[in-house]
Amino acid sequence: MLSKKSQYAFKALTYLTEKYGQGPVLISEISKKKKIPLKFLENILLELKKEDILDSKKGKGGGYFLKKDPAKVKMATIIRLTNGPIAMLPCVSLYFYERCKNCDEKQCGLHDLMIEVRDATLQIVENRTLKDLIV
Amino acid sequence: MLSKKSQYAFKALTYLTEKYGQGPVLISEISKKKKIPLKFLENILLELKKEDILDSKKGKGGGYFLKKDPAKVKMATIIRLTNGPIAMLPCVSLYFYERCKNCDEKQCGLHDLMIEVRDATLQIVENRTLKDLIV
DNA sequence: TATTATCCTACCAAATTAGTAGACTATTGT
DNA sequence: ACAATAGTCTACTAATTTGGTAGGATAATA
Repeated sequence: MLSKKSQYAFKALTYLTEKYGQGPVLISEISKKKKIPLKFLENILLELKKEDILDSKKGKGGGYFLKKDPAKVKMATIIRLTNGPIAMLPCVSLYFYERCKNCDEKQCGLHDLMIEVRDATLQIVENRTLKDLIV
Repeated sequence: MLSKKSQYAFKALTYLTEKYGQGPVLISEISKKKKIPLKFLENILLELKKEDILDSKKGKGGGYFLKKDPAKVKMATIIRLTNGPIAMLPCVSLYFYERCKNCDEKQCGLHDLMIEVRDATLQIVENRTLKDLIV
């Protein structure tokens, strides 16, 4: 399951996608409209800025906005940044790989099955973007 | 990601699948062969017994064994019992559904996408069984 | 009735998650 | 220049989940 942080991130990004091209949006506005705790949201947006997804402006007329065209931001990227691995096991993760101890990957049935699951998921989330979140 | 508990469960079930039809297997044997902390494994196996996946015998010659043919035990069932929801959001979970607050499911792009992901995963884990774990 | 082995209740420590506090810094309008 | 605005940053805290452990109770067998 996606963490609250990740779910909040998606809500905020959806809002910013709707407002794309209309200038900066206040954290407080996103917080109110999407019912996300203000200070928690601050942290999340700041992190997404550091990860190059968002950009911001300070002072009057400031706020947050998407750094790139929402059609160019993959769902997979956001899941990884806000929630971590997409795969169900460390030993089948592409971006967070860890070898499993006491288990030969070459002859582990679970390994093979979890690769299948991973790929089925990636097929979707690598081919959808923020743009696909708005109706 | 699957929890340690869930990963241990799969290792133990793989072992019991290999030994299927050969009588009870000691917890201590599974623990040693699969390198799983003994007392933790006890809890896991006991839970799987209560969930009707395993059965056991006490006393000399006792141990644990699969209650049903491994070809009849779906991967999806084990994931749900040992790790919880398969879906990425409570509002798209079939077995652990929770309505999301402040969000109309009818017009939530994330909702629709997460249903797709869920179904792609289910397509695999509902159609594979413990039998498919052995080489 | 001793031995074997699971069953059960309860506990514990570490890690993660979810959220808060408050001071600091940069920008803008007057 | 300076007040107001709005993001930045460090640090903390509380609650929950995870990953175990301890030790006695119970049941089956020999």
